[in-house]
Amino acid sequence: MASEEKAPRPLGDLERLVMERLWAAPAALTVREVHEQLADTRELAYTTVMTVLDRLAKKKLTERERDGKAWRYRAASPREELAADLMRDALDRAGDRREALVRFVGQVSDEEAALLREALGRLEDHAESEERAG
Amino acid sequence: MASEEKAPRPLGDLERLVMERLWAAPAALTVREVHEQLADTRELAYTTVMTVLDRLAKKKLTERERDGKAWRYRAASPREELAADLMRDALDRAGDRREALVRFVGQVSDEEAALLREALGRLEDHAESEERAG
DNA sequence: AACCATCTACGACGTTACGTAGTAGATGCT
DNA sequence: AGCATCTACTACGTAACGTCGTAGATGGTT
Repeated sequence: MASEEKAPRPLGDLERLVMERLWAAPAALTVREVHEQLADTRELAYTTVMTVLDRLAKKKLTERERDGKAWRYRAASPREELAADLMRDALDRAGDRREALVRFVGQVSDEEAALLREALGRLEDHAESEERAG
Repeated sequence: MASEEKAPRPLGDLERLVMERLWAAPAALTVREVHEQLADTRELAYTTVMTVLDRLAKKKLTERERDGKAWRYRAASPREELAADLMRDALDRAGDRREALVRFVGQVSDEEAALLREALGRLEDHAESEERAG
């Protein structure tokens, strides 16, 4: 682990749009399906969607599996996982982590702060269980 | 507030290098100073450094003030502030914040988790003081 | 005042990512 | 065999960024 510096470029607008469709879908989608879903938002050539999906796959953001002669794409990881990764990267870029975290926490809404406490709480429980078990 | 979607592009490599020098400096630096400081890391034309500094200024990442005929540049905000902003942006892109935070906390090191708790603790104290005062 | 070192302003070029799409050929169904 | 569909590959415009050069402004020195 710890390969360092590998900041995932933030997706382009179209790429994000496509990813959102994939994340929202209950199952892997074909190019055609994504294309159709985007129809009401944006008029794009079928091949445009294909290209984007393909590029996303090359970036490991989507995975694809055969379905007849077509490919079915799905997000490689959940949206929240990507968000968490980006948060990590951002934190790694800070010089003083403590300071960065303090500032981050300072920007967060009350609700988010509560969610953070909750998340940290779970971590604690986890650690305890492992302690007991280990 | 809440202008939404304004993801700050992650800096390019050179841009980051330059910002790091500015963040590390105790005071605003001239183009020449930055150029000299980078000398041991990378051989760049003086104007290259100037261009980068200028672009950073246009992006509001640096501020500049006159010093004789030269400009002195300094980071517009501390490194940790930028990191915190990026964390915020990342979080905003998540669908389910709770989930994103849980995952983020799950990736964080023990030390970082402790720092987070500490930061959240301060927040609490803050809230209490305000409560008493308000 | 003329001169020289230095700085800035601005333009330029190559590369890469991304939005966008066309063409050719593979593939599978009827 | 034929048609509809899908993929693969190529391509082009734009914008960001790395990288620099030239021209002209500026200020200190003689």
